[in-house]
Amino acid sequence: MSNGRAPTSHDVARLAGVSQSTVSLVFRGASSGRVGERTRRTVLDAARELGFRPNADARRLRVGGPRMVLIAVPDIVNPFFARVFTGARAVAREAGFQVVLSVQRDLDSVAADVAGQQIDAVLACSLEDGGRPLEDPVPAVVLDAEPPQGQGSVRFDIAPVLTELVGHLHRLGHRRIAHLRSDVRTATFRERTEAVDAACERHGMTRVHASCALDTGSAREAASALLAEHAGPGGRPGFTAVVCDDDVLSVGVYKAAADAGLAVPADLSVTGMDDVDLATAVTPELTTLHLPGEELGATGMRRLIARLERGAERGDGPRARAGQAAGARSGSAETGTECVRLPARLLVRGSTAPPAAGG
Amino acid sequence: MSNGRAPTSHDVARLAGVSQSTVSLVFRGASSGRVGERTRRTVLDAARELGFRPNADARRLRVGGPRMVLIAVPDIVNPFFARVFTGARAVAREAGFQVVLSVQRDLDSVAADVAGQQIDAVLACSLEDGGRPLEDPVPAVVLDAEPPQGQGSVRFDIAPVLTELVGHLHRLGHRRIAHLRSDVRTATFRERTEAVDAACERHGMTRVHASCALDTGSAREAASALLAEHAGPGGRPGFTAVVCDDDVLSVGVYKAAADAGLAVPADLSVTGMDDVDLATAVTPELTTLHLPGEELGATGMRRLIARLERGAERGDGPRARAGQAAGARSGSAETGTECVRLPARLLVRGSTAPPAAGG
DNA sequence: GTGAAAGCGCTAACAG
DNA sequence: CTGTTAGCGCTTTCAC
Repeated sequence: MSNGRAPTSHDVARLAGVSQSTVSLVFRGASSGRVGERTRRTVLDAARELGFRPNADARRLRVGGPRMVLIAVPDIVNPFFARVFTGARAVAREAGFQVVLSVQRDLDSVAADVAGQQIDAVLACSLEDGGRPLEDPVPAVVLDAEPPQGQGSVRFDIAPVLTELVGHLHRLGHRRIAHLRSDVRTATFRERTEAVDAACERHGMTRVHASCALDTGSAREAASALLAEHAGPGGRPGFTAVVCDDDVLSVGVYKAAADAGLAVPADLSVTGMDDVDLATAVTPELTTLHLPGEELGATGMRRLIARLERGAERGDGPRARAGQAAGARSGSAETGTECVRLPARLLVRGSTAPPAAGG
Repeated sequence: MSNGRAPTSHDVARLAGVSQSTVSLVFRGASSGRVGERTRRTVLDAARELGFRPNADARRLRVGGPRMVLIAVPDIVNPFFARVFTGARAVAREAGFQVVLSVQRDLDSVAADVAGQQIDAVLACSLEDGGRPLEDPVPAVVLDAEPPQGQGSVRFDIAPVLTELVGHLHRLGHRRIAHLRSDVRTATFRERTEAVDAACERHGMTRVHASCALDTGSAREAASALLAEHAGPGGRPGFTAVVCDDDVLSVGVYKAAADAGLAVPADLSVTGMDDVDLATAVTPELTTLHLPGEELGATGMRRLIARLERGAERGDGPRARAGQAAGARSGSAETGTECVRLPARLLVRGSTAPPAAGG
């Protein structure tokens, strides 16, 4: 057996009694009309016996491979990010790019994943604040986050719809609300806080708040504490609605409300953000903000690719390699380097109602 | 500017007025004590000006990269598969492997993803039946599916716990149940049907069934149809419990029950499988089978790596490349090629209760 | 139909 | 401290 080294096409050639280039021809599939059937068999048998697999690195060094884009998300188990990834991946593949996934929370870790791989571009979603921009001159687009200098970004236009949400609660008659925030330190969540605060101010609504981790258990505890702390007259809570930074948190609030003997929405209105499966699974179904994750990913990837193509045309893009495989996208005038906002939508469902008369 | 070709270390060397190997030294980080600070700066500046990035393919061809394992799942948005991926990925990285994700439903598509990449091993989860084994001699382990010839597999030991589940319903007093099946054609779901059938038989319970796609909407429709079709005396359904192949389906059944004016669990008991977030988010919380996804992925990956290391020792493993980076795993006697079963667990929660007296 | 030879861009001795 | 040199394994003309 081979002494530890992986078998090469040379080894196969020697065993088959042919030249190395013949082995190459056979494995390239270019054997028809060039290599005899007998020889082909011999080569294949020899290869099988040695467990030969062509070295992809060597092949790519020679011919150039498809271009690769790295997609980074902070947490692939979260269905929201999974959808962002799915949307971005679909666009990338359509355009002939290979996709590599990086599950990391900050830009520095993403940079580490980029190193050592032949990455042509990076799409990074919801990274934590801080972290220097990539030192490599790799084009990047960030999603749902503050764009680093000179890179494009795509995010949700969340302020208007959040204003609309607070207006919806105000119209129902709510005057004192609670805001259950995520303690994740990203730009989106800061924006959400600002927008809720501003809207409350405008409507002259009272607001209390708490922060917790992005899971149901933490939200349940935080909401219970909030309920206990701000107990109003007659055992009723000191607020009549809870605005949550995320659907997952809303589920925790449902639990906390049930623990306290409060009915949703009769005693307490609850709202979420994201519109994941959870939102329609619970009873009553959750009034929430629809944040189109797939579209976020797809839009970001389209801009990234547009920038890549533009760079390639100008001839100064990094590694314009062979095998273009231009996708079937009709050209749009995106430059890929600005900050775009995607519209969000308010979905009114069963979890919001006028506050109880006694509230 | 460069005429389309990506700049190489040679280009940088020429511009900086140094030799190509100096450029290499600088970029390898081995410059300290070997390259003067002045030269270093010059090289870096030249590189920046040209937009130079070292060619990773060439580098890997020379020194060998970390080994790579491909993890395939049918759907990354499904939190269950996302957890499998997460568990497997953690083990792989711990052992110094790079991970590439492939989202594909059948083995043939996975094989296409393997081609052209330097993949050393494949971990494939819940693939659809059929499809030839990989033609490349790549070690593989399949998860939650029928193992192809000579490859290892890890799956849940679902029959006993399903028997326990049916027994639980029987003990509560249920005698006529419905089984809402997934129409996905994989081995697990066939096993689930067999196990439910067998258990019902043993207890002398009547069983009706329907199949639907793995989403809440389809389940809701299917359950409504089932309810209508098997209407019993006095407007009550012809069955008192619904066993679902997946938590997602259970949510659809909750909705259908509500549509029909039936209370869960008073009028209808419901059970799921998987134990995803959904299971505890709904009211009442769902009685379900806990299927440890992360553990499935982790166990599969451990076996795969064990097989790889064993092959490397024997010297006939495919491409035993440099840079071993052996992880901190204590040696276990796994051979990696058998079929293992992971225990599942019955979680009794609020969605199962004795049938209504009139039922 | 098959073989010989020239690199792809980079790293790693070894000289200077 | 820096330059010279010899490949890594594969693809691809170009001869035979």
